[in-house]
Amino acid sequence: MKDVARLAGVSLGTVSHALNKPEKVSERSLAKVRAAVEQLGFVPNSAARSLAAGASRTVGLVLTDIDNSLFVDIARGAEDQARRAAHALLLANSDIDFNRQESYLDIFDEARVAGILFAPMNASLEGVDRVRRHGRRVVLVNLAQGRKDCCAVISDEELGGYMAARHLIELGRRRLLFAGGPEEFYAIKERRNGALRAVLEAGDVTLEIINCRRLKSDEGRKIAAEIANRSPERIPDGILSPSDRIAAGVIHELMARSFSVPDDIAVIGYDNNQFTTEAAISMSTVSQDGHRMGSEAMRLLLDEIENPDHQHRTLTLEPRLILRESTLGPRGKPLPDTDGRAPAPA
Amino acid sequence: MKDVARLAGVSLGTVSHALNKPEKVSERSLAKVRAAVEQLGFVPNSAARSLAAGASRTVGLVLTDIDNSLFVDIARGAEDQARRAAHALLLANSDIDFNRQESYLDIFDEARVAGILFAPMNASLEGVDRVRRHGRRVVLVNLAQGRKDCCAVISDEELGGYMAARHLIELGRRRLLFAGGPEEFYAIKERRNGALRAVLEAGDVTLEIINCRRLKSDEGRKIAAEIANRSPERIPDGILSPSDRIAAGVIHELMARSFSVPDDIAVIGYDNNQFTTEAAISMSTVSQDGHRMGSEAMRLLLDEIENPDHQHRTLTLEPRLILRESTLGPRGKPLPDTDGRAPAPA
DNA sequence: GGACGAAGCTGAAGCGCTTCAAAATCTTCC
DNA sequence: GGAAGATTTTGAAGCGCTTCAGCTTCGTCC
Repeated sequence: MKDVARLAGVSLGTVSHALNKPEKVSERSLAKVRAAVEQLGFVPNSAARSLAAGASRTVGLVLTDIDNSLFVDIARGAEDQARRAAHALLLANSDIDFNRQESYLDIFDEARVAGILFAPMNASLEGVDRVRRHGRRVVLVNLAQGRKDCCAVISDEELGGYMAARHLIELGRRRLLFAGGPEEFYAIKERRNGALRAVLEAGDVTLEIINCRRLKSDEGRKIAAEIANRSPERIPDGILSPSDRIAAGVIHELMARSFSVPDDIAVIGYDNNQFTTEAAISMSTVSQDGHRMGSEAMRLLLDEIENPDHQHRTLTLEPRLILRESTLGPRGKPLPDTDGRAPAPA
Repeated sequence: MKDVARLAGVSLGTVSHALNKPEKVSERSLAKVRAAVEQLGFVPNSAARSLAAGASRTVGLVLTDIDNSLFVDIARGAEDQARRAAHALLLANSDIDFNRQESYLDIFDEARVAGILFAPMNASLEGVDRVRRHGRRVVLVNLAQGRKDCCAVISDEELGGYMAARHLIELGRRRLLFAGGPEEFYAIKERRNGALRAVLEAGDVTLEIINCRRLKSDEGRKIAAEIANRSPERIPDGILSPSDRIAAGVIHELMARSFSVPDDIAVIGYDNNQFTTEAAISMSTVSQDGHRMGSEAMRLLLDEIENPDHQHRTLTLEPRLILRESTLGPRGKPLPDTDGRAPAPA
């Protein structure tokens, strides 16, 4: 930067101003500085910058599970919002590993980022407390555990479960099955509670609950296989799962065993993951709009950064039903792509 | 840090040493410093640290497409390797947007990261030249464009195409179809060339090529639909695609139209994406082992950082056939629970 | 007992930037 | 023409750390 100043024939302070608040610098100096920067290929050192300024323009996002496209959507939403505010977003993937999650929080803490978006798994939030004690700003995404002392963006999991079950009931299904994951996960328990509420409300509907240990499609296949062997009156006519992955396993196994989805059994998943549209039939699901979660979370964080009388708040987003073939049948098929042309042999 | 020094009753320099090279400090001082750090909740400022030291322990990874699980695997591999060397890995997702890709390179450049892993798709490498001119170290992943002036880890795309076609031919298939994406993508062109080589080598096999504009499952469905309407002798008995996504569309549409996969038509994809195991039948594919690519790339980068007489080299990994139901039939069904990743709920 | 080297410790210089008070320059208006 | 005010520019102080030369302390050996 010294070199830039020398080449431009101005002082160091002027270069700094030209770079950061161009409006406070005369046209002439600005032009000279810009030319010098160009000529020298000068790149500001962000370490020095944030050291001197005491603030960085980078926001960190710690994600639990980059395999779940919900988190990817959250990242995208956050990124879009960050870019508008001229902040950069850096991602750290903890891969469902608690220690890594904590260590990334520390890395962002040490980097003195402007703030942290934290999309944790079902874990303790001790890391959050630690970095917040250092004055780091943190917004929770997807899991709030009822905290009121920082901002959060969550999705109404109970309502999502309710909506899914309600949808099946409205389709006339009466023997529902909830193919759930381990109940230690807060979100899963809530979704099940919501489903239960819809069922109780309806009166003449039953809800069977099968818990599986992991959220993998294998587990869905196992459940479907077991169902297929039942006597007809014990076969459910509607299945809901708190995980698209399990739902995909269920659907594919049912189809392999000559059940018709949704005619014999309607199936609905949860999360609107990428592969809901890549499955044999497009899957109905409950969408949490990760993009919106990410962008709202970033908005809250930016407010906390910029607004001195910021108030912490928790934003609860309503999930949305996405209805496709696995409950509606062919009429639920997404509209064909209109921009594609007919393939031609080469 | 000054406070830590005061509380511990030692000098600033000693605190720094205690933190960075504990072996050069006496037990007594070390203990005192540790206690003080603990008591004060001191967190080193990495901006100041990298400013003073002139080097950071962070590596940046710029990814093109976080939706493609290959890149996610690359990130994982890189992370594992980085952690072993006590470096942190920060991700930036450019979402196939050239400007964003460039701007993330600049951000890492400004942050004076120890090095950058760059996994571009098909873009020009001008940003790479720019940051390398500033002395930033860059390792290319997944695309090298024949550059010899920096390290790279790539996969032999031509060989992958060859292997896929060869596999179909060995299964006895004679009328092959290559359902490809836009040929502007280097990787896709190479894969097609490989397939062509296998076909020419075999002699009595034909290869039809259908190009689609985008790498989406819709396109695969369209191709399958068109095929289904053909007269029997024009229907291929083996389909290979440079994208799992397209292959998934093909498989599902064929099944919907009562073709048997693989009996009537065997299908093989490319990339071993996540959903190859979530499809109606598990898909055969060509795997590039993203994890290995990421970890080898990080290894090369670390060597470049630490080893003064580092030699640039390009590592070409051989792809690997993953054979599953879509070409082998039920005997290709994967063993349950073999991939061991435990996803979390959203 | 004294010389010597190793081990540990200290404090100051400096990394590249921002910012602020003060100085320099330009405008305006009577 | 000149004073008051507005706009620019300047240079130095300092952000929190690492590092290095030099200092102190201690153990060893003849």
